[in-house]
Amino acid sequence: MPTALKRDRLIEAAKTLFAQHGVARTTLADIAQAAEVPLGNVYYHFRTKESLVEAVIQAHRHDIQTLQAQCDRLPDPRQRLLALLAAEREAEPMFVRFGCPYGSLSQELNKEDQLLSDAAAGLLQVYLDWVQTQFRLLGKSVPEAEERAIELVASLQGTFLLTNCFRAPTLLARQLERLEEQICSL
Amino acid sequence: MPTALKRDRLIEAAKTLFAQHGVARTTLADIAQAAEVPLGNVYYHFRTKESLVEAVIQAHRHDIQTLQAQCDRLPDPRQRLLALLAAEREAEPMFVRFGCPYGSLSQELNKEDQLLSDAAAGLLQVYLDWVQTQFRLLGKSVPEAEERAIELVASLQGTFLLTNCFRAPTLLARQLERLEEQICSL
DNA sequence: GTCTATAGGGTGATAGAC
DNA sequence: GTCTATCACCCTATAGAC
Repeated sequence: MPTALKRDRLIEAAKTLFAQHGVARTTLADIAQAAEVPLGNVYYHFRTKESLVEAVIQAHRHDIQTLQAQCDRLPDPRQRLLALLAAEREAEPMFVRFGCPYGSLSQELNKEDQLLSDAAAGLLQVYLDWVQTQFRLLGKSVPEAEERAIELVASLQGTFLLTNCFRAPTLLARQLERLEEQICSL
Repeated sequence: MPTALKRDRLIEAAKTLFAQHGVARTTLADIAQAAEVPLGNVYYHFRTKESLVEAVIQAHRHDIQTLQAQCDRLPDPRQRLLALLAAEREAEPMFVRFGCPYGSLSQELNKEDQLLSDAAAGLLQVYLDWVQTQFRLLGKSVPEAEERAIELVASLQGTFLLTNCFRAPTLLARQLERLEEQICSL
């Protein structure tokens, strides 16, 4: 098997386990086992656990940008925002059981060293910037677009937290509906 | 020194350290040192680390209820909600550096065992219930009060996350202003 | 390049003196 | 009741055979 594939499998396994149990409580042995790679082999691909976390963050960033690129294929910024929310809706079971992976990582890594804090914050920044761009394209001024984007993303992240805490899929559904209505009435 | 005081000091130290570094990364040695109590002595007061976490959650719950009781002394539900937001505003440096302690605990413990998940979720539930009660007193129907409460608390929690991630006190200030305006215009 | 075995350090928890 | 000393375990990381 190509060595690059093993690397990808390790990242994918880490992404899942970090989201499910948090970074601190996930051991390299867990990750190696899930990826069906011997433990010692992990260190051939990643120097430290921290560098694996970085790779996971980058993979998440790629996921976000791929989703945004898909939304960008729609002509209207309003439709793009609705497509983003529709994608969140499809991930409902994940939000109920484990919360938002980006929010979880950001929250946890903000309590560790600066380097990983910044990397994780970059995830939410990418998310936020794209939303802000859509509001700009809808004719909002820069400061108003920024405020609307923060408002929307904060609502989303808080909703994901409550959805997870209370294991409440209907809470998620209702909040998404409300946000969709807000976007339509712009 | 009374033994109950040492117990309280341990809980207080744990509360601070959990909020700053997360539960998983805080060791009992850290807590004992911060509370100026010998390490072995911790186990006289708490059987396990988990039981100490439970005690910390209960202390947080007490804090929330104390704050809500203070707000309840105001006659108007609108003023009470504004007083709650004013209290959040005063804790700005904490939100910037460490985020919301309740949100952090809920997020982290939701990835551990069921017992602590439920206890942490109870924190946000207490917060949410009180907000919902205020909306009821403002004449909203039960389902509408519930929706408004979720909307407000989700916005708050998401705002705390973004404030912490981006180390952005102005983001917090602007979002609190916006939420205050929403409450005033009810 | 790949894997086994293990070192080295730290953590939760306990035993037992005082 | 209080504290010291220490156990037993687990985790990251490395050494070295193949």
